[in-house]
Amino acid sequence: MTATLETLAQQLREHGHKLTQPRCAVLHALLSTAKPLSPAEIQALGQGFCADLGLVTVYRTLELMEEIELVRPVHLADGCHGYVLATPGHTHHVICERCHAVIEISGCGMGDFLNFVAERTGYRITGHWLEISGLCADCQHIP
Amino acid sequence: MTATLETLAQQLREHGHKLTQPRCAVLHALLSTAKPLSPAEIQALGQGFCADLGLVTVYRTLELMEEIELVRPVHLADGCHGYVLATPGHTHHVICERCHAVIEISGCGMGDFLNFVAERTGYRITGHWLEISGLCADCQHIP
DNA sequence: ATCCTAATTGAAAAGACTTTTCAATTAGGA
DNA sequence: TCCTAATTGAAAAGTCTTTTCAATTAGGAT
Repeated sequence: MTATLETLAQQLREHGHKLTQPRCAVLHALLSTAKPLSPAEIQALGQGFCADLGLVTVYRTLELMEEIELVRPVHLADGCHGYVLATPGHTHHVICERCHAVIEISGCGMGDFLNFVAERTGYRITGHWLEISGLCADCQHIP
Repeated sequence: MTATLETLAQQLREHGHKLTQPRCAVLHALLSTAKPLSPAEIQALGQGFCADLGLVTVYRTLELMEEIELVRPVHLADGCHGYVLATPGHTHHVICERCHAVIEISGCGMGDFLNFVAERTGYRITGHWLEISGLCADCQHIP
């Protein structure tokens, strides 16, 4: 199921939020690429759709969308963080070190490992954050 | 093998860095707790050892120590990041959501999962970042 | 279709965090 | 003990993010 502007907008509505031009612009920006985008990048891209999209609004919109799990924050190796559209359910990201292309892995084969960790540490495990970095198929061929 | 001030200092030396009071103070701070500390916290704790430890120096020292893998950055759920002493080799952290206590898991049972990811995505996997959050044994008993 | 109200907006300001610059100090080999 | 390059703290600059506030807007009520 690929997210469209319509389905995403619908989700905003369902959570009682208004569907405004600036919010559409943010969705447009995020839909335009699979790479994680910084707030500033989202603003720049979004301005193609809503000319006076403010950076402040991008921050507020991302916060909102993160709450309702429309977007997901991603920590990049260089310390920046970006946002990508979230696919529903529990997923992990594989990020290309070179071009920042992202693939989401749905389904998470980590249950056993987490059980082992719980047993070993005495912690009650409530969540985990995994990001995998590598070189995407394209970038492997570039020296 | 638990790190001591001596072994850590030794490693700084081996990498050609001088062993200064401010650097010792940072190590003292990090040795004093298993929790991830922010630069500001490290400064505050470190000033007990080196009274005029500057925040700038803490940043520089952490950068240095991260390069030679004496410390490791940790992303906390609330967005802050902290630093903890790194144990050598590949480890992951389990962080208590409530008190921020950290346990390192050495040895990483994720090889199979990463192979699966590589096969599925076509990426050449070069690294991964995993943090596990939960409640530590103590905090489970606090409502 | 128009009105109304609360939600939302952009700009400016404030705030937090981090890095750079630079003169003064310090570690540690000569 | 001396010397030199590494290191330091303070101040300034820079970046990123949040708050404030008056103006605008979406969308249900009329």
